[in-house]
Amino acid sequence: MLSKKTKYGLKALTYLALQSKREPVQISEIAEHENISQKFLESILLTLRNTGFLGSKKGKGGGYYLLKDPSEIHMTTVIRVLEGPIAMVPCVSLNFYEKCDDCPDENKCAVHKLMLQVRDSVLEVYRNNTLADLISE
Amino acid sequence: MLSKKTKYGLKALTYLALQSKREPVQISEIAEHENISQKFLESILLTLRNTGFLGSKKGKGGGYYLLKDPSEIHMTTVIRVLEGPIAMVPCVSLNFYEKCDDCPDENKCAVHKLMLQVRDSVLEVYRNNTLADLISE
DNA sequence: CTATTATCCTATCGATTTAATAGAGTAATC
DNA sequence: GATTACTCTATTAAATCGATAGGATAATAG
Repeated sequence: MLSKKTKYGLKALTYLALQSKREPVQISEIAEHENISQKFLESILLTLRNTGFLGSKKGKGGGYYLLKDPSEIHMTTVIRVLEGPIAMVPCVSLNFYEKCDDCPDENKCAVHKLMLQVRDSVLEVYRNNTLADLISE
Repeated sequence: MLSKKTKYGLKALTYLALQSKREPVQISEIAEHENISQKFLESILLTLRNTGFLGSKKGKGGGYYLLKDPSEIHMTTVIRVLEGPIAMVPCVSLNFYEKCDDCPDENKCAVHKLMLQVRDSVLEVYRNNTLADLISE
């Protein structure tokens, strides 16, 4: 299940990407337009800022804005930041690998074999999608 | 993240599929061999029985056994029974569809667009794998 | 018929995670 | 210097997960 954090984060990113001008947009505007709890969205935008996707400006006329072009924002990185590992089990994770303590031999493990394929196919989808792809007609 | 329920269930199924004879195997034997909490495994095998994957026999010499040939057991059905919906958001689920209450138009939703692709690619993996595929060398 | 074996079923529990909220602090603009 | 709006920490309620306990039920062995 996709967390609301990721869902809301993606929606906020697309909202910012759809702005005609690259000017700061207030949290409240995004929250209202996308039907998101403002306080919850605050924390999400903060992590998107701390991970280099967004810039921010304080005070009147402040808000958040994209730091890169939507075509430069890949779903692999967005998902990893918001949702965590893409793999469904740590033993097939590229960036968060961890051995199963119960499994004596990964190469003979059916779960491993299946989840490797799932990881690869999901990864390909994320690699083929940037923020620009998601907002295009 | 894949739940332990699904992980254990898959391991139990492969253990049963690898038996030379189609005779009942005790829970304790599976639990021990696959390093699974026996009580937890009990409940998992029970749902696999109630959903038509396994048969069971009580009393001495009792246990669980596969009801179908491993090549007839598709990952789509196994995963749906153990893990639930394959889609990461209800609005792209084939079997558990549900409209997002916050999203005014699915066709304009970036999350929807992305998760549709994810669902399709994962579904293809599951469709291409039976229990027989997972235990083959 | 009775003891043993092993599945069946319900109920509960602790830990973790998730989504949301509260409130005070900081920096920029007017 | 007042207002605006982001920054940060802490807390909370609810849900889910993994595991455990204990007794009921059914089949076999003798």
